Amino acid sequence: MPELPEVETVRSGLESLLRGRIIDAVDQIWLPAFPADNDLIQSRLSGYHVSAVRRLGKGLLIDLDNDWCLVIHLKMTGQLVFVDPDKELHFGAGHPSDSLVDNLPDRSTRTVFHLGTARLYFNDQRKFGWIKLMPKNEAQSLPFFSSLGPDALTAQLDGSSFSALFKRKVGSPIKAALLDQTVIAGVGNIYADESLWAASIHPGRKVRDISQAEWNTLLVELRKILQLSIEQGGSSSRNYINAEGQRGAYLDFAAVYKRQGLPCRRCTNPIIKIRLAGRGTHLCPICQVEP
DNA sequence: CACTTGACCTGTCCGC
DNA sequence: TGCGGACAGGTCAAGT
Repeated sequence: MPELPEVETVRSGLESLLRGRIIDAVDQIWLPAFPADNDLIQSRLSGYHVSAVRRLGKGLLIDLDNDWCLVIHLKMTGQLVFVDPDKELHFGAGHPSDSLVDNLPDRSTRTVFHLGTARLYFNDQRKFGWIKLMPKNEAQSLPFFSSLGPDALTAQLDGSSFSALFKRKVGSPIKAALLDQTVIAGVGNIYADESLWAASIHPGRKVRDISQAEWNTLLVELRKILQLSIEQGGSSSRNYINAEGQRGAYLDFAAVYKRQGLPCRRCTNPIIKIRLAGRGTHLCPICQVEP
């Protein structure tokens, strides 16, 4: 799925598209996506305004102007796409978003929110994603949220507090530890590979063998990469699109992800792809020296 | 407890 | 063209 930059792009898009709008009704197309009693859903949502859209790690919270909020996790292939037929008229034919949102709902649509004539579609090809309706003050106590480490973009993190987060994981490969959301929140497969390349650290290096200088570099590079990706609207490897149905451009800047066989942007040797921590892992075997 | 592996699903791509 | 297997942005439960 969506990692931090993609979820943040969806969040900011939804914030401006939804804020102040009223949810009228919900269609549950595939019930397990939103497992709750339909009458309760309608009574807690219908007629209320969206007051804010928040991100916690890779999770999203849509706040209503009552005590309730929608908690959403997109997992691998989840999408939240807002379509407003009135606004669509402003786009000419051939607008880049047309082909991606014209045919909604489609077979991956799991839930549809009605906001006047507009619709918010929750699509999820692989059915891993979910939506919950919860009181705002309980959402952060969900096990997933309460165990999250600090957000990768939080201002409070510096080199030494960053390395301290990993003390618990000394025997893990650095990549596996970066992917652990209870250590640091928001990093997924793409940005783990990209940031380790940028810091010239082999993803299989054990946490205990990373020097403080390397932690410092890794933090700086990780944040630069996450910020750049947010500016580029995230990475669209396959399914990811933003709240307006548009793809992100970060992969044009990627150094290793999906670049196996292509020249390293530093040393020109070919990027390779291996399997590590159960995930496809991309690296430069020259720049990122094996443990 | 630390760490690894497989399962959850659908769709696509690659090799035979 | 068809078919089987591997793989895909994440997390969780169960295993060692």
